[in-house]
Amino acid sequence: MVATSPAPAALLHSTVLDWYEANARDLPWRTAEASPWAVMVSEFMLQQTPVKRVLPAYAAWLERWPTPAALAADAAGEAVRMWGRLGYPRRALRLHAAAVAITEQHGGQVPEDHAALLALPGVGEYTAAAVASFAYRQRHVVLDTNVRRVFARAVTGVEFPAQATTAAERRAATELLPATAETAATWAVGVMELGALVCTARNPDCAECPLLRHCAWQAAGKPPYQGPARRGQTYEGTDRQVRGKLLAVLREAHGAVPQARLDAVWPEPVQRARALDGLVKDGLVDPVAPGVYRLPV
DNA sequence: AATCCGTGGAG
DNA sequence: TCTCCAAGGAT
Repeated sequence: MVATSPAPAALLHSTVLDWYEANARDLPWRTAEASPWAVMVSEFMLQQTPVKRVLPAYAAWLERWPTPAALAADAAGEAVRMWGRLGYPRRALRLHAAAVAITEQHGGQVPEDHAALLALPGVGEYTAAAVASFAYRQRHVVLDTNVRRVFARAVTGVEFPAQATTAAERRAATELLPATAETAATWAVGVMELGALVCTARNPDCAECPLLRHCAWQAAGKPPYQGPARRGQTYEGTDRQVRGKLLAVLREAHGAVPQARLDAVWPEPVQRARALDGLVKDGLVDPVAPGVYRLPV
């Protein structure tokens, strides 16, 4: 049997870089005017929330808080309120906490160092690499869901990557990373963009893919996903739904809210109490007095 | 390592 | 309609 030899890395690099130059979306956090803080804000918002919904929230956020110090000077609850309906509001709390840390420990400047970024609240491996790469043009492996999917297909020859990132995955991504920082940074965002626009999860547009002739999945006849079933996340009736309803009341109210207003959003008292308690434990809700709640100050 | 954590749009 | 899933992080 004839093993298809992988394309030279340099060829993959130029292919993706050329494609990116011609097809990149005009996104505000990619402009030359976007500060590292702006990039960080975009990355927090883009954690599990689609670009289309982030765009208006991103603009409003930076209009109000153009610097970490500006956000840090405001109440955490205001960050939660501004977060609106982006989802996963703990991100708003962590972004506020990150702004405080940046203000107090980094002189108000988003740190450039990957380890320092990683130490910030709400910043994990992906976000640290993304900020260092996109804002500071450093050389880092940026492994998000898009990149993992592109590599799974083009390199490994399977439709979807494993549930959790593997060491082998990270190793392969490291080996493919261009040598120079500036090229690596553009490669990172280019592969992400390819995954977002062409090599999508559901209906990949292989006919338009610049990597078509280099793709191991294509060469293998595009075999369907084999791994364990990816459990669909039910939402109706979960604590998450209840938390969402409770927090929505507090977001839309300015000031404290009596228990009765919260009780009205969910009929089942045990689950309702559990959800509210969870919000308090997470720091998203402040119990100012017995039976009175508000967003944190 | 497996679960939890929101919300809404596309197919 | 209903399922999938979207630039993850923390525990």
